[in-house]
Amino acid sequence: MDRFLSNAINKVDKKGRVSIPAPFRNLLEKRKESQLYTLNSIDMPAIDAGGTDLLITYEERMAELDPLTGAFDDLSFYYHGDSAWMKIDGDGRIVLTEALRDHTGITDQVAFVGRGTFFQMWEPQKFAAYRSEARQRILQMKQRLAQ
Amino acid sequence: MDRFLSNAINKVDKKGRVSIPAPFRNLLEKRKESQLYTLNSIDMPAIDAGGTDLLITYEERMAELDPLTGAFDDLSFYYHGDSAWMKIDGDGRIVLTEALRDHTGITDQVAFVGRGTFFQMWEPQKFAAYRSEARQRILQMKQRLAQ
DNA sequence: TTGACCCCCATGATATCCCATGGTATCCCA
DNA sequence: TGGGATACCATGGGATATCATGGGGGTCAA
Repeated sequence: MDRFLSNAINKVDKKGRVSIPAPFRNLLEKRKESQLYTLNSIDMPAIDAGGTDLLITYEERMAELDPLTGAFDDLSFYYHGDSAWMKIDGDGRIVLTEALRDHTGITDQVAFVGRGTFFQMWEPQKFAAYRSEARQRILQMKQRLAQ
Repeated sequence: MDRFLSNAINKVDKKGRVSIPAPFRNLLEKRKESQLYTLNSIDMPAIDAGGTDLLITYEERMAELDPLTGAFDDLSFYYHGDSAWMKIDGDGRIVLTEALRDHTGITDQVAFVGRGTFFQMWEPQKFAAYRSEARQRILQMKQRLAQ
């Protein structure tokens, strides 16, 4: 199944490297990606990451907008200007940047979270907190529907 | 009958493996599944499990929502991020993960419980307790309807 | 010359593959 | 219908592959 699925917590070593979980890495390799397209998530303290296809998806979404509008400009600014390529080394690791740490609060551990078409990198405690909030909201949603 | 039905308790061995009950396994094999899609059940200390079709069902449910809403995000976070693929070995076993043990309280035994389109994995005592509560509720429901 | 970055290799833990065993259910035939 | 043969199944364990992690050392640029 070609989706980013499941979550895992990996360590950051002294050199600032983390292993991308093997399932995610295999998916990227299958798509012949040797680089990661990363983006500061808009409404979460997390980094969105994926292959080139992810950027292309965003560009297609932009293409539906009128290039003369402010919305187009803002999206282009975001997708192209607030993002980065991260190189994946021979062992499937990436080196964390300062910008990435700032946005996420990541220090010595990274929680990798599958999101289907992309995956996210979180500071583990923030991830745990967000996850329990999300579960809570889903539970409420479910209870509303049951009435 | 292609439903997950009945329940069984199997042992966890020293390596952390459990056999999936043969009836469940046969059903999965018939659908050509060699992996299990597993999800932390939202309102029970149990793991929901099924084939790829289960994930697809969830994704279809998501697809009906507006991708820009929080509900969509929450569901994607849950279905893709709070779930995992579990590989089924040649003997029809899976290896329990730490996350699975945490959510369920499973240690050395697993109760497999058929739920129709999917099945669940429970810590046997919690399963027994929940089952008797459920029976109680059904009894009350029946009595109300009989009035 | 000193980091930042990159390529390569080492290691322990865990997952995966493969085969063995004993118990139980199923089948078959007299 | 009884009872032996057979198939299926849960469980165990050795061997091997994969994975996350650690670290050496080289290169290039400031």
